[in-house]
Amino acid sequence: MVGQRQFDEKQALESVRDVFWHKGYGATSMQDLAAASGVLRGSLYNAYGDKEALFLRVYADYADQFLADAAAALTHPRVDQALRDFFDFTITSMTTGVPTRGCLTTKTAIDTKADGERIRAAVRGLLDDMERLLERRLSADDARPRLAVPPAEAARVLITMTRGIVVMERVYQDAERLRATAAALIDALVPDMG
Amino acid sequence: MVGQRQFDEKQALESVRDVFWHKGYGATSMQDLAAASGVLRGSLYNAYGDKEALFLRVYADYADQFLADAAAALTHPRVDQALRDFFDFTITSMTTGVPTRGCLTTKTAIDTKADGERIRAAVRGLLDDMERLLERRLSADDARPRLAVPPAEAARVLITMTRGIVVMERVYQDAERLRATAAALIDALVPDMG
DNA sequence: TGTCATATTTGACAGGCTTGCATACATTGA
DNA sequence: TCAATGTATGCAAGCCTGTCAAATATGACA
Repeated sequence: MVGQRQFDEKQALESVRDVFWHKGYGATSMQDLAAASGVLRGSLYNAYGDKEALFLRVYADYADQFLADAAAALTHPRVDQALRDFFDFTITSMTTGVPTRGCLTTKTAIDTKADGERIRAAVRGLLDDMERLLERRLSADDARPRLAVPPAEAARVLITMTRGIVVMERVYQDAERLRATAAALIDALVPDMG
Repeated sequence: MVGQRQFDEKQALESVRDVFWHKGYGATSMQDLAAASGVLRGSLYNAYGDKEALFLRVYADYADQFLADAAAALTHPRVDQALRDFFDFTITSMTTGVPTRGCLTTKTAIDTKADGERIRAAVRGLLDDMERLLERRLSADDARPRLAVPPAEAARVLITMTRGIVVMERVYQDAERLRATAAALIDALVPDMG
């Protein structure tokens, strides 16, 4: 290969991802990304095309990582504890950083400037995967009989709740409050059998 | 009063509100607002100050209306039906318009460019009011004994869920799906006693 | 009816940021 | 040595905000 990339691509893409994560897709300019990654604007255009393509590139990695971490969080044998671990993971993820970074997926879903069909599809894809993951966990023999509603519906309630928690984090900046709200939902979805 | 406003203020502010609602605070420019309202940019600056002040002006009206409509939706004597009506109202509100407009409060909460303290406080104020409204309804004698969790916690779960539903509307554009998810949550929060 | 003070409207301006491209330069494997 | 690629830099065209001076409209008052 003639003319090799001069910058550390892994490090650069992580910087890019973090800027998108903090500022949101629409509010991020190529200048912001160039400044944060140390790569000149022209080089970013050359290497990745445009802002949307660059976003899709880093979002794919982000989605893989998020899904893997979520799956790991759901492995506890008691389903109520697995769900608590799951919410703990999502809350910790969104409250990381100063200021807290929130959720890249939710910011992108709400962002009217992130209206490209490929971006919409990427966000939908991750949420679909998350929902399937939850439904599988809730369909396990230890879980299904304890649920107040069927696994598929419970999975949708839970995935919707994670999105709501993201919004509440933005407004109240209070991780403990988020955990308490998640715990209340779990109490209702997985009632004590007496 | 000498030198009166030439434009129809009520109509202009409604246009402004609708543009903020559809595009979101950060993605809306004063030019957008001028074009939609028919009022020249200079006149908007003269009459309201800047974009943030203009937003706060229209958001106050929006919040009053939203709260009143939500209260009206919660009046059914059966609490489970009252909650269904409540979700129906929020879902209808966010799926109005072409393309659907979503939720102004949630868009503003997530928007990193809407980071002024006064905007943050306005959003928090509406969500606080909504939570109090729900908690009061859930504390009524007909409701409290039927709840799977205490009224205050149930109110937080519900208000958080409405925020999540807003996000899911953006992603899936499917009002029926939203209603089904809300119904599943209500089933879990207000279990049948039979 | 005519004049005047005041507010609003209008159009233009400066200064900054944005995107995407184009051109010259540097580097490197073949 | 050369061809291909990445890097550096600059440019054009456009949008953004906030302000300002001049023109206009209006109610109050004589």
